[in-house]
Amino acid sequence: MQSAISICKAFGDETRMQIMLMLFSAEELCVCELTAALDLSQPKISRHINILRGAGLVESERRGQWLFYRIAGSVPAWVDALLHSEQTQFGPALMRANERLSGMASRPERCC
Amino acid sequence: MQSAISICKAFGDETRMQIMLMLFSAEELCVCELTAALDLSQPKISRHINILRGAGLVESERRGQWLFYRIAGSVPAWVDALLHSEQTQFGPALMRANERLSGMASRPERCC
DNA sequence: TTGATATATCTGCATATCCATATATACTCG
DNA sequence: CGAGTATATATGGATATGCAGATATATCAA
Repeated sequence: MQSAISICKAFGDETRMQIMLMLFSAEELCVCELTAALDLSQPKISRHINILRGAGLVESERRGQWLFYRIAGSVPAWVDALLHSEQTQFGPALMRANERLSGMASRPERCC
Repeated sequence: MQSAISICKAFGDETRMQIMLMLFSAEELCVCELTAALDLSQPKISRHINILRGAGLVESERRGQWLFYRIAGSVPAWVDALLHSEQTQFGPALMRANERLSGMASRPERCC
């Protein structure tokens, strides 16, 4: 169900907002990367990701051992506007998250 | 608090979404009009309106006996886009609501 | 097996809803 | 004017449901 109401429910949580913003800036991330970047437990990330997927906001692709998540191809235009707008609001938090991500040990390799 | 997260929480409920859409199309409405239009109890409308006001989405003005509510002057651009987009999704429901509103007995007069 | 991810269960907290009532404004009649 | 009444809106208490968090466990790929 990709209704605006379920999309809003999905965005109405700080953890999920941060996950979406991370995916928005990083194109794609796996669960372990989000776990490191946001400093949250793996089940927590997994469950919130599942809620985001249920709302039709993210899609996944398995590559080997990892499941990579990215923002779904067809989200309403206002979702894009929301993410763009929040990127500045969450600036400091996102910067810290990206630092943690950079310092992450044994980060999965991406093919090129 | 007018954070995106609390705005999204406010939109994550069907009743509140409908209230916002009614205000979006009608400019301003009082509680009794919303009660009639959406066929919901007065306390229910009142409580949801209060949540919308807490999120900074609506503002009120008393004129005589009535409290008129309208969408706040300064909402993020994506909120406007969301409302515009949902107006079509909720088309049938909104049409029914407007019919009930038209048939409402002793609707408050508006000065002109 | 090991590493990555998902799910199940439980607990606690937030929130929705209902009923009754409180408050605030307007109206009427003496 | 003032008392009583009606209408509009808000709020308090009680209850039920939903959802987030934590821990433990299951699944799945290498």
